[in-house]
Amino acid sequence: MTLAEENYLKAIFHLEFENGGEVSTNAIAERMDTKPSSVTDMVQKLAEKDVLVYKRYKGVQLTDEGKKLAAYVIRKHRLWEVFLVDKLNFHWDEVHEIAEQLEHIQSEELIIRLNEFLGNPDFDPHGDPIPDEHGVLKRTEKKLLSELDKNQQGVCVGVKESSPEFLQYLDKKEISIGTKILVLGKEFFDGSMIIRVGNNQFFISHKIAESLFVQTT
Amino acid sequence: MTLAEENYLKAIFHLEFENGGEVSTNAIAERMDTKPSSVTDMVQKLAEKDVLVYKRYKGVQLTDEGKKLAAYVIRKHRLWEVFLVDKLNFHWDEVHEIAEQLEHIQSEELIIRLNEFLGNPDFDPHGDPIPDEHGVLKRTEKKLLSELDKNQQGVCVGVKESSPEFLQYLDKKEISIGTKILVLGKEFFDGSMIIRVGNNQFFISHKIAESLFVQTT
DNA sequence: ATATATTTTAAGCTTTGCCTAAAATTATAA
DNA sequence: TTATAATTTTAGGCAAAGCTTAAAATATAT
Ligand SMILES: [Mn+2]
Ligand SMILES: [Mn+2]
Ligand SMILES: [Mn+2]
Ligand SMILES: [Mn+2]
Repeated sequence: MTLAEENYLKAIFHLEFENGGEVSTNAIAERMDTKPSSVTDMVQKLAEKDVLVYKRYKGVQLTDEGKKLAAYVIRKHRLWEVFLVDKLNFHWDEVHEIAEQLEHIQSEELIIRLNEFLGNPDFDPHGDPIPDEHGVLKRTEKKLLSELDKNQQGVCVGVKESSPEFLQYLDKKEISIGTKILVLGKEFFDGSMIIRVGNNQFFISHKIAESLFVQTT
Repeated sequence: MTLAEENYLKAIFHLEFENGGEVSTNAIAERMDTKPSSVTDMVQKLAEKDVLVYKRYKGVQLTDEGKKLAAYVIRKHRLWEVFLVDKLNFHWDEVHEIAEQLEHIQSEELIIRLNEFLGNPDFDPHGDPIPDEHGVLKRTEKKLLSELDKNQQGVCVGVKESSPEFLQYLDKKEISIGTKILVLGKEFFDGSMIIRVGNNQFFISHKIAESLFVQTT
């Protein structure tokens, strides 16, 4: 597997996970920021390698092998992110790009030992679950903050967006994984909210509210 | 810098360090396991980038920039080796291939923090010095075990060869960095020796003796 | 049924890193 | 010093990866 192939696999895995069923050429093209014709090329190459099933005009679906490979790359990515934050004291908004490189390092033993060294973590610094050694990614029961109603409370368990800009916004507002958030008010016209975080209360837009995952108890 | 370019730089740096002066096309080809014509190609590309000076038929010499880049790759390689051995409990004969990949990860901050995390190590697990942040590689005053005479003693400070086979041989003989070695006898015909290590004494060939670095006090 | 959207094919481009064979240059040795 | 040998460079080319545009094929929606 080349670096590009691994990145396609990851993208397809995520799309399949998000939407279920076959993944369309256009969806992959958008995600990978390439042209659909490039996707067709690549997808045919990946089908040759039996990591996905491709039917002309019908989209693709990962095989078990493909799912395993993709989940493994994601596992590596997230383990490295844990390493960077927990051991090297990086901040959660700085680790993605580096993990994007580290995820392609080839050594099974390395990942076994890294995982042990990190104490078998279940989640990465952004609250995303780490696939296990067999490529199983557990679905967590979490909802978007935007789905909460007035007076409901949730604990922040992850971010949907993990761009530095968004993460830095969260820092400014003192929101991180584990923070309790109470919805004081909700504007149904635009989905904006007033929330309480610790001793502060403030306004957030719908865009923010739908980028934060929370768990209600 | 691509991966291949970085590997050429490393090879040239080592050759220059070992032999001094210009490095010949053939020497590079042999080290990189390619044809001389491929080396000429690459060397011309590297000259374009001002990391070395190339004069047709006269060999090459790294510029300051080139030396700095090469030393930095070597620094990364050796720091990662320390990480693998000290933190992930790899054995010293297992780390080279993985470090060969990790050395190409691009992130200055990563290396700054990795270095701190490891406590600013000066040597890698094979006793090789780690270039500092400015690309300075200190020459250590060490000699080959084969240079010692009868009754001389040295402390093992490094290995010239670091193939798994050789390192495993050393393990079997209970020799590692820091081990005291006493030369009990030396055969001038073939350079073989009888040495004492701890409570054992045994025969070693010249090939072994010239693959071990020692420091005499 | 027709228009629109999606997807695939065909053809080709660029980069990277190699190679062989032939020519050029330098080194060596008679 | 000149012939021979060794080294190095050029010329030309190949293959793999990943892309792209333009045109053709297929699917979908009105
Ligand atoms: Mn990430
Ligand atoms: Mn990636
Ligand atoms: Mn090494
Ligand atoms: Mn390398």
